[in-house]
Amino acid sequence: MTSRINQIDESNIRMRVTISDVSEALGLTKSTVSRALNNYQDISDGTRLRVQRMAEKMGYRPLSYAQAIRTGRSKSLGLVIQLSDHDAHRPFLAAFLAGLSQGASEEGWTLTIATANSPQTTIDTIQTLIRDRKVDGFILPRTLRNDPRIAVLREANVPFVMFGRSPDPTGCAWHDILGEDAMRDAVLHLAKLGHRKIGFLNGGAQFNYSGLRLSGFLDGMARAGLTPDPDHIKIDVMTTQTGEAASREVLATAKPPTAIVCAVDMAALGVYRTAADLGLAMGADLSVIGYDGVPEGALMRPQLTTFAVDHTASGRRLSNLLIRRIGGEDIETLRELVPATLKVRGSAGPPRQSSARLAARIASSS
Amino acid sequence: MTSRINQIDESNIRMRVTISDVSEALGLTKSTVSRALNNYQDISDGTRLRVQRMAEKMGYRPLSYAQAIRTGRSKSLGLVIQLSDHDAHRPFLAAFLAGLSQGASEEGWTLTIATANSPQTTIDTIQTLIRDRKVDGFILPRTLRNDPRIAVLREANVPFVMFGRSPDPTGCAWHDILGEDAMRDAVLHLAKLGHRKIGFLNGGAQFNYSGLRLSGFLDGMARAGLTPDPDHIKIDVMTTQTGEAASREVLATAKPPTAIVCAVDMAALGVYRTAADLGLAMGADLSVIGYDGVPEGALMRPQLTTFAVDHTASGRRLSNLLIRRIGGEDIETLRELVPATLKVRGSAGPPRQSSARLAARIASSS
DNA sequence: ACCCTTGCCGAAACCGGTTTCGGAAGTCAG
DNA sequence: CTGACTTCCGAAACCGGTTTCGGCAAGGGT
Repeated sequence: MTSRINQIDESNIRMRVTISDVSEALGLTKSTVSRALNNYQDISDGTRLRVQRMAEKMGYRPLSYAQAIRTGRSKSLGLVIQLSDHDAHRPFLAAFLAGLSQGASEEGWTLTIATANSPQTTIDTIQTLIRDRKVDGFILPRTLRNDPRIAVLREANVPFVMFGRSPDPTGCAWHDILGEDAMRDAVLHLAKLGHRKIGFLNGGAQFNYSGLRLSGFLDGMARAGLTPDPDHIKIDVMTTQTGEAASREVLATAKPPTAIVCAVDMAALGVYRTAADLGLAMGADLSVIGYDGVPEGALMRPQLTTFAVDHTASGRRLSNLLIRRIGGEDIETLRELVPATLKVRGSAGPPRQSSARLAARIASSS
Repeated sequence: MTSRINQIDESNIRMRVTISDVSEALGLTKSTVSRALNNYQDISDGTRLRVQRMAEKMGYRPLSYAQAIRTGRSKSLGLVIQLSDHDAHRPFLAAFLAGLSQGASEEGWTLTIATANSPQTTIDTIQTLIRDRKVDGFILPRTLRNDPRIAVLREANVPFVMFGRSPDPTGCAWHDILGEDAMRDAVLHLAKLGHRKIGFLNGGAQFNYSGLRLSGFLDGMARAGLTPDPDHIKIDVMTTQTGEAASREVLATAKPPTAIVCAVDMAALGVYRTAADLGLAMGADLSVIGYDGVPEGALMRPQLTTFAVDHTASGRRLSNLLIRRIGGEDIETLRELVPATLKVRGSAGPPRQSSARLAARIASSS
């Protein structure tokens, strides 16, 4: 007996419960059910409630692609990852995806990702996704100062949200970290420790954040009453290798900095290498403060003082913002900036010696 | 003039070309067009060609969600990333996604990803994706010896393909790297260099690959005429930290190994740390061979000798296999194993001294 | 010449939703 | 009591494809 019932149940379970099933169970038409579930105004509260309860009870879940055929919305968020700057994404990609995915699935949305290996293929991929209506909107990571993706999406009138900001905010929703404040506070932190000469390893000039972080650094220097030395400021330093090279250059100057602020952690890890090569003790002979909060930083000795970014939280926020943007929410309400959180660890301490004596040590060690 | 034409073109471009447009242009019905494009047998070759040409010319692209409503297939591949073993995925995630994405988009498919933070939520996520028909099949990375995902997907009769293998191959398609061969060859490589005592840091016992790699290691030892020492074999070593700890233990034995084979590169990076701490020169006092080919390995001094895996290539293959699997292809034709490629670098060299003398050095340094 | 295939395509139903339109009740003012 | 106006729901079209079914015409066998 149970076996037969189970079999019947089986076939019932396999058969998806459709909107027609719900409407029949209620003695209503499916159009009424549809409108009730979508909160149309011309459905009485009583009916709406009855429908919603029954739908819940029967476990009805509309098929997003069946909805899409009429609405044009597939309830899917698009992310195109560009891998040309190869390692750049890697440290936080997993955490970022986790946040995006969580934010999307919490609302019953899904995350569609694609990869590209150049700006042009990124654009092509975006356009393919739009043409085939695979996604309803895009998350744009690593926004550039002049970002071709924005132009394309504006033109196509497709919603998007940036992880970053844009000089021209027209039509742009965003979520971003206050990297400029972090850089400023890094400088102030170091100045308080007694540093007078502070270097700065910045990211690539094409990225929008680099300008912000530089101005944050300069702001901090000004507030601390220090004069930045152009020879102590480098750009395009986003990897361990370039971080090593850039810090070596900066330290080879006549009056080397006793501390270095890095716009990204990976560069800071390169500073560790230079320090090791030159026989300098991190956090004493040379201080460094990073930004990002990559896990490797906590594995260094001493551990890297850095401004940590919660990429998972940011990802979740971005999904949320994009869904609201797609829903037509006013764009001014869809911009938010959050601070990074300083992790005071061992790589930033009071200077053990002056710039001049440091220079002498460096000269003798090479 | 041009402006008006452009405007007209504009509105035409905005309106998607549907199957009806194609059929009207040809004087056929849309059912004929549909069957022609889907290579039905009851369409003459002439008509089929005519239709295909016209569809191409008009730039017709069927909407996957419109097809899905009837076929139940959304042309989307699912990947659920489990982030509990936090860092494990990170090194190759980007490359892996790139491959999956390329393989999918080459066939006009799309990649839907979700994340989970425990085995249970992984299962839940998979079931949600199935229930809502968001994906047509799954890629299963990091297969376990006894994997609950496989049970769920078998039960639900949903296609899947594994990056890895399974003890019970029923219903399983896969693509995998011959890690066992790599471990064997690592041992033989080291034996040829003159090593007599070789340690092995293996991955987690729950992973299916660990058993294979251990047997590969043992096989290599046997072929080299060496006897493995149980005290030189550790499991659950998949991070830099645990690699450091495990190698320290192994080297603290009375007759320490002069070389260590690691099932994953991250563990090998930990061996570097231990060596640095003990004052041992990598590639001379102590040799190590890794597996994976993480970029960090090339940044070490000396560079890490390792068996590199092309995760992008594997990702592409997996997408390809899964699409064919969903298409109903016979499962036996959907299993493939490829070798890892040995990158001979500096971390594996002839032993500078015997195990006994190494032991003495280690004892004196601590 | 007739019947029976076979090849090929059209007509229409169908998938699971959404949206437009219209009309049946109920409400209210005059 | 009538007419206008709401409120609320049903009927049916619609979205863009796929699939079933049936029929017409050509071809082949007797």
